[in-house]
Amino acid sequence: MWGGAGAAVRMSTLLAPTLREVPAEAETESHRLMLRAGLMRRLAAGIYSHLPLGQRAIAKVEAIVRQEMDRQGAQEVRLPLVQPEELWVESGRSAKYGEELWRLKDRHGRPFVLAPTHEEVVTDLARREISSWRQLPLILYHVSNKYRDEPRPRAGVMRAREFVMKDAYSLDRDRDGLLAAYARMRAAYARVFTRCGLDWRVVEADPGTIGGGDTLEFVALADVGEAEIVWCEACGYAANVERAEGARPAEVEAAEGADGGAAGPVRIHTPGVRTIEDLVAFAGIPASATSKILFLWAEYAPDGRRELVAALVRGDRQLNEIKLANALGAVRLGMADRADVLAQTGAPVGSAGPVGLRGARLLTDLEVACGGAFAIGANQEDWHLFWAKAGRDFDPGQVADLRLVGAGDPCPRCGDALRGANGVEVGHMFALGAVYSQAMGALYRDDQGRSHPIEMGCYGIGITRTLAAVIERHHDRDGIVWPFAVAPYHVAVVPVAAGEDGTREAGERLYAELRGAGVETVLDDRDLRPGAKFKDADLFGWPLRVTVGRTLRDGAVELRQRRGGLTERIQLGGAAAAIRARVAAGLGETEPPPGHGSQAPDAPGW
RNA sequence: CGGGGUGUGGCCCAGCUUGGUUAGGGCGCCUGGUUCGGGACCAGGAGGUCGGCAGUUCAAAUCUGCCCACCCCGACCA
Repeated sequence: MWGGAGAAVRMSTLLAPTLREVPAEAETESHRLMLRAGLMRRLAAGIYSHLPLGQRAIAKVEAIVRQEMDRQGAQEVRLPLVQPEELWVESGRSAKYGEELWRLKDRHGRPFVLAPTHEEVVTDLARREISSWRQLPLILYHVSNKYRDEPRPRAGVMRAREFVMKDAYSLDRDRDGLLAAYARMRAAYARVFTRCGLDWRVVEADPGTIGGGDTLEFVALADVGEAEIVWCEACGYAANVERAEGARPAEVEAAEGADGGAAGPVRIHTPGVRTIEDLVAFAGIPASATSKILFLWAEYAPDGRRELVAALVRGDRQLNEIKLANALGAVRLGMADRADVLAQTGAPVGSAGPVGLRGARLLTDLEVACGGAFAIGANQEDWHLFWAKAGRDFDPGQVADLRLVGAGDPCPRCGDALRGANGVEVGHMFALGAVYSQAMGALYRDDQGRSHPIEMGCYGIGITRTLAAVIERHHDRDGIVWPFAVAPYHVAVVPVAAGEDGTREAGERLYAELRGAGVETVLDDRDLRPGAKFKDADLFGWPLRVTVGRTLRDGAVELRQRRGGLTERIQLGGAAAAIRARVAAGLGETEPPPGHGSQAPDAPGW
């Protein structure tokens, strides 16, 4: 696909405007570099034009994705980006998606949406076209723009409102078929991200608005990433912190204290104590021996009913609102303000506690409910209860895993310390099951003539976001350092030193040879001084740079590797062949070993 | 949606507090010349409704109001 005539270009004709100064709009390195190296330009917030080099890099990622999809037997289709909102009403997601769903009307005033994803369209296609078990299984995929009216686009293409995404949909007869498809896609994803040169992890995640059962995220490690993940080196457990389970404490925390409040909680006057910090300072106990109560409004679908909720977690923990929402079945949560809490429960926020709590639905984190005794507000200004125990001193209400898990916390599977990192969510897969097919009536007949909903899975890869993640990982102070696999071009031929005879001609000849050999090459034939060409070459990040200059008098050119800066002389005679071999080797660098990613679906992902 | 910030030639910015000549600088661009191995130099030149609208004023880039766009923090987020 990338061989032949289209694989080479003269810089003098290429629209690749570099910026010497850092654009004010950009904060992350990948965003800055994509602008500075002339890969893209902003049209509106979160919407970009991709220029020739950006387009080529995107096409490289797409090509890798297509190869890996095809390898697993998936079939490419092209689906509409403009979809009747009706379909989304039918699936129930029009309401769930809220304002992020980009709505528009046609001239007749009929409501449409710009596709953020294609479950509805695929399910609709399936219900029309699939009627027999003989037509299954099937995996369809497509690559297209997606639209999400993000409240706050940021970091360029990392969180955009229009972006390129590959999405795949598996259609199966039953759960086993779905799991097999899921495993295949997982294997494909492992190969895709490895080939792109990313340092990535697969983690368990929260299904969010898409619904369904199992879900995995593929996260490219990067400090600027918005996804926080934890993983265990010992047993392989890995999860997004939104999902990561809190380890169930094996036994009662030692923090119970010497006298332990064996006879019951002790009421202590604590003037001015409002926060956990205050309480720790006042009582000289660790924060882990305290607990705190947080008040939130929970909203439920479909009637928008609201309820005040009190969540009790240990003083040193943070509440995971997603877990809380899931425990409640709520669609939305928001912190309640102190006035609301006081009005509803009569409890002052800084001194609120579970003992004698009224007017709010109480949920207690596992850790607090497991038998330990904690210091907690007494529901009276300036008073706290020490050594209060769930079950003995108050009704814990609904007990659930509610805390946010972080690095250093014990692994929920094996107890080892978890590690943590930030990353960019580049892929996501969901074993949907029958949620969409059920809602939209996508049914097939089995060999007995019985009707069943199609078992579905969906699988996304953020193409443009993956590209940003690649740059985030592969750059230095001078510019991009492309891995061969996604570099817009592999080699730059740079003739310099006008004082030397024949550098231009030699450069032209070498360029023609490389081009003829199918090597993806740019010729920097611009009338610029050497320094400017070198700086640009570094910024563009070509994996290899061939300088045709003063060494020409010895019949040699210089071959420089962008990564590491290693420079060597090679004879002009064999240069094209040598460079070609170097490109082939470079392309092999990120090629996964045989069998990579093809492990069983429940094996650790790395 | 809440909080903060910024809008001045293609890019980065100064000028605004304290209204007052032809609105500036650097980079880039065009022409000519000298240069030519890590973003050269000289000379000449083009390019701006100062985000928009309304107001205050003899006079507005500068003051006031409204609006818009963009950025950051938060909320939100397959």
